[in-house]
Amino acid sequence: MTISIYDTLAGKKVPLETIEPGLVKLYVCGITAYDFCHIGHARSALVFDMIVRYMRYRGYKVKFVRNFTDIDDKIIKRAAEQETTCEELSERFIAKFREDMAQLKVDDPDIEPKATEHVPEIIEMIQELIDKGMAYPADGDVYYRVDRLKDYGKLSGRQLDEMQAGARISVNEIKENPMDFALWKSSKPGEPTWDSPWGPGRPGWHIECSAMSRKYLGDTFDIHGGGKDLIFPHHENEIAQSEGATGAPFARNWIHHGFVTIKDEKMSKSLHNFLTIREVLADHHPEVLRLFMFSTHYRTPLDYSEQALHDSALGLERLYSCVAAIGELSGSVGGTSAISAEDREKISGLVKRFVQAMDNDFNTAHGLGMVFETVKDLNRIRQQLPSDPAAEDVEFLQALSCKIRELCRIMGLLTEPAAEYLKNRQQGELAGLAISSEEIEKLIAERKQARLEKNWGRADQIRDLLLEKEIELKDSAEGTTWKITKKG
RNA sequence: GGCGGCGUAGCCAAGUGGCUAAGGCAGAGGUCUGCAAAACCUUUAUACAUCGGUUCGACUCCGAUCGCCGCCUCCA
Repeated sequence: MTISIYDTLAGKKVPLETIEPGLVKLYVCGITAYDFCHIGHARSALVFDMIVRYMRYRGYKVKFVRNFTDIDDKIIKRAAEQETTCEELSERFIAKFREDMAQLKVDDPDIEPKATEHVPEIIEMIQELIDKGMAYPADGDVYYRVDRLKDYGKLSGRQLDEMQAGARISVNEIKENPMDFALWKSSKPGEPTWDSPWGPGRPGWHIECSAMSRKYLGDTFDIHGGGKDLIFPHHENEIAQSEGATGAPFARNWIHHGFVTIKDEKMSKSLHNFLTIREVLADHHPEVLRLFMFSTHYRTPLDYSEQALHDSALGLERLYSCVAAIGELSGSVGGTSAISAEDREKISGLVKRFVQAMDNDFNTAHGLGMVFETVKDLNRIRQQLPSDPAAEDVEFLQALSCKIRELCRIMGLLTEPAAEYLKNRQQGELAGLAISSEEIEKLIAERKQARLEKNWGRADQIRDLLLEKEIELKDSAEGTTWKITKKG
């Protein structure tokens, strides 16, 4: 069995075949740093975090590069608006991005190069393209000669003439062909600028990724990733630049993830329908957001709603509760063994089924289904355990519980001690309520006394009183516990 | 206009050319409980947008239709 991935270039699922056995070279387009990141950016980070973790879980070494674009039209514009420098602005938002990633517990890539730190490599590549006749200087700019690459458009499935028939192409008198795109832009006064053979200027939008991926991963590497909206023109142009300059194939496989939508529309600044990562994290545990993201396949659009996050929070609690309950079990040698061979076999198949699901283009939704199915079985078995469970049974359940944690960790789930998570969740929610845990405990003690006296009226009264304050009581043999009620 | 994707139960969401169409949330009944809650058990799609075609057999392949969305301009 091997991992199969949906490759945008091939237009179908292909087996992962790395250039060097056992090593995956991965380049992902990171953010343009000029504003806070929204949850669409979070999806990108989370998806590739999961993909890298899964490939490592499956035994691959992964060299993961994700860049920062820190020079660009939007950055220049925003810096001017805020009366600051491009450098200050981009550094500020790179720092914010790092904070967001830390909150989400996203692992750092191996290399995080910045465009402004690779201007010599960029200039060198542009010069190669000019030397090969693939690009031409014009008035201090340099443009890529799009019709010189025979298969331009192969990634996005477009033909040059079809695109030219479209209405929305920027008119620019100095270009030979309206589809030609800028590799180098001459700088206006006050803009960041670097010296170049074509005069002072700055890199165009796409060239930095070509130059940086080449530097860190070589002319040809395994996988290039990003959001679906980057397919055209960004990734198409990267291919044109890199293959035009090196003559070698660029990335072998392309992974593109879907968007986060709100009310089924793509989040975007112009529609004002985006939520920043920090806004969402203010109200939701990072693992809740992760479970939400991974309950849908990465290529499918994901519609954000508070209801969906709420459902995910319950799902996560279900996972943690199962792990916590199993952690509390203890068995004894010579105790009663009660787990059937059938159950043992079924549950033991979890890892195999999970891997099958994930090998199929990182189908986390399916993989999570396998985990939840096992949780259901584990809960049932635990409930049916005799009062003197055998040590071997308890060990079996605990071993499975460990497996669940191990698999969930690929998605960044169940990373906290279960009891702690459940307790923190409770206290976090309590902060928003009009009652303290001391008061609750006091009422529980009073109710316990009432129940001993079989004063059911008073006992129920206390329970209802707490319920009004959104506290739900649970009686069990070990005593009474409480939790916040699940409200909408 | 060009290119691409999607349409599965109340909601979210996997999946397969034929074997019981995963899982989560919500709902119903039950076990447990003084009564509850939690947990567990059972249950909830004669059916996978519509219409045709291929096939012994399609939700799964092909074509058309309708609806939704994305890219073609900055975008994760």
